[in-house]
Amino acid sequence: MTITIKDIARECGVSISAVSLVLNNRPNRISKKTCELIIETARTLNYRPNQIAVSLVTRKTKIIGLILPDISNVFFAEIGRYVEEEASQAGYTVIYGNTQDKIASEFDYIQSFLSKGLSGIILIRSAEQNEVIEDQVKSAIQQAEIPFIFVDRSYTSINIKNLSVDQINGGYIATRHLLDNGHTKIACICGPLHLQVSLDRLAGYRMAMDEAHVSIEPDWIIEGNFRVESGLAAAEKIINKSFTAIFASNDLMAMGVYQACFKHRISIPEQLSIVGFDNIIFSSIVSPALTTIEQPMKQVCHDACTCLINYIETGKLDSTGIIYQPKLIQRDSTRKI
Amino acid sequence: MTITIKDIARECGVSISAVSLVLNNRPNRISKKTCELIIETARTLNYRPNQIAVSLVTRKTKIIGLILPDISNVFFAEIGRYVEEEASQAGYTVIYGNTQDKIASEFDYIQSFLSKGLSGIILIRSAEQNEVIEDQVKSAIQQAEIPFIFVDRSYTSINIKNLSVDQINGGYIATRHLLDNGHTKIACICGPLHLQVSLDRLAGYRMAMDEAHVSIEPDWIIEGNFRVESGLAAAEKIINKSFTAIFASNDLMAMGVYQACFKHRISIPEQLSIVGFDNIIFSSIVSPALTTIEQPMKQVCHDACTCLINYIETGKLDSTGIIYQPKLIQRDSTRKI
DNA sequence: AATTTTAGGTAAATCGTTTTACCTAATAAA
DNA sequence: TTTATTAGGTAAAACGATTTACCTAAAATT
Repeated sequence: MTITIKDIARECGVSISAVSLVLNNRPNRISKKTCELIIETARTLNYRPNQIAVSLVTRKTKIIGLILPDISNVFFAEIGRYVEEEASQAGYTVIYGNTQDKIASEFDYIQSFLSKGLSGIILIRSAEQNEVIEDQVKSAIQQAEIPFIFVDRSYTSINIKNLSVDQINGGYIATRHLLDNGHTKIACICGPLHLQVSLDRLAGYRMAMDEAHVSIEPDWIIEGNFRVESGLAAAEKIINKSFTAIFASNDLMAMGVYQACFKHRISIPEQLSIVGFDNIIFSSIVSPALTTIEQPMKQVCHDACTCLINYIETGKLDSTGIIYQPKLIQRDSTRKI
Repeated sequence: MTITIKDIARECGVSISAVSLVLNNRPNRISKKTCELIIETARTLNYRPNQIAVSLVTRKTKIIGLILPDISNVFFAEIGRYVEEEASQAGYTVIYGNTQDKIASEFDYIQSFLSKGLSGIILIRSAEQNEVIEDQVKSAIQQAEIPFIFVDRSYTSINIKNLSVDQINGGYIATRHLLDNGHTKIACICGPLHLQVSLDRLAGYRMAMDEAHVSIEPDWIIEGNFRVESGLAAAEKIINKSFTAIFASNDLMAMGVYQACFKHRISIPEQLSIVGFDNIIFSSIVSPALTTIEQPMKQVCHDACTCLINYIETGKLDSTGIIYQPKLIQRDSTRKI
């Protein structure tokens, strides 16, 4: 028997309006005595407003949707935690959807979240490519009456706030670090090449190589899928091609490279230098600790949340995008040649 | 301008009851023509029912709450994914709360989820101890009108369905594996000792040691907190006490032990054998790959979800608890002595 | 012809709140 | 005394659905 505003009204012998007014402490016209009576009985009856009813009339749910590819991937899990931390401080709850990188699932989640009346959505788009559904997603987003914010990956051509890290520069810094250490024969294991992130990191790699006047052979670049196995598979392909260094587009794939090295008894960094990307917690735990590029995800998530919530509450979007700079975390997987 | 059932009714020249009836395909009395008309206009107008309104009247939200200590911890992140996968297949959404192991936060989430009208809650209790709040949590759970299910850790004394893994046996298997390999000087790095899980794993350790007639000195047992740093700190304390093996109560702490070993140039498994617990993805990635105990979490989560959803939909709870058996995953961090 | 059945449908209550426009009695001002 | 103000409060509409009890005209039955 959940108790409602009516029960309190009856108990106190006042109208439900009075109860509502008091409990929402409006600058109201209710006498102090009545106020106290209402508040007191609400407490003793352990009254909790039914948020569904509240939402129906106020048209606000204070729930934020977080749509991402896979919560069990540490990189996204960290994002999840940061978002939730920030959101709950502002009194918001987070509801989330794992798309498993399926764009159809992304679309479903958007629809479902929309009909659940969420206050706003943070979206990390899925990696899958499909023009048709992508258009549906885009138009759903544009017709939606709630704010969206893109994090990490975005839809080009949609003019929605996008918080992203300068991936090109990340790829550049990583490669540059290897070049500075005397490496020239550097392979690059990329993420899925239809994702802007992957293209950007690759572009950074190319930029650094060009700048150093090192020409890149086509088979120096291998496409992976950001998972450990793909790093392993990619490494297997190039392991006896006399590369002295590998730039892996994320730490997970770098771990795959580690596995290949362990298997083939190649020592890191003596025989092969490796740079990763993301600085997930395990980068510092593996041995040798992985040199990697850190994205300021805590900052990104913080800004994404405050910006989204601000947008929700004031209707104003402060800017249309922020670019963050990544930085090199130098550890023990790279060395001078 | 979101469109409502009214818009469709007006458009079709019928009553809203007719629209509702048709759209929920009740065994109804509406003519085929009208049916088609309604369905067609609903489609072209791109109608999506307002779930808040639906929930208010049906008193169902089809949202499941998942309360856990920390989503950025891989072990829980995997649980999150499994739960979400299973739930979304049944048409449920998952909303989650990170307690950061604070029981007050756990209480807040329960209250908040209750007032949001969630259909059911899966709870992994926080590690923090506080009798007062714990009692509040317990009574909130018992008074709640929605089903709860405990996973992994539970509140003793509450008679609610609890799906858990036989942790004692896990500790036993792990220790037994070391004993079988000829180790006797085996340290045990535990989780927080007010958690039943930790006590159980420790009990398993003791059981195996007793059975082998190895007596345990007090300083062989060190309390950690399930995080990497605590594993490192614990290992530092015992690293030159001539132990030949360590049983770490989870993989994260085992990783901490790895770090200590790397630092002190102790080779695994030549000088020290290590067994972890959980079999998180990184256990197979580190070098040497970690021998560990696997908990059938996918199964547990699957059962937790189906059981919870079944409970929600039928009001029946099939049993009051299931105990799952863990198993040893033998890798390269242990060897015969 | 009178009655019953049925097909096809609607009106209205309800869910638990918020919020606005109004009400009344007492006091203050004229 | 009459009017205006104010303190303290309430009634009722609204939010967007679901659902039950009823309605009506046509067809079927007696």
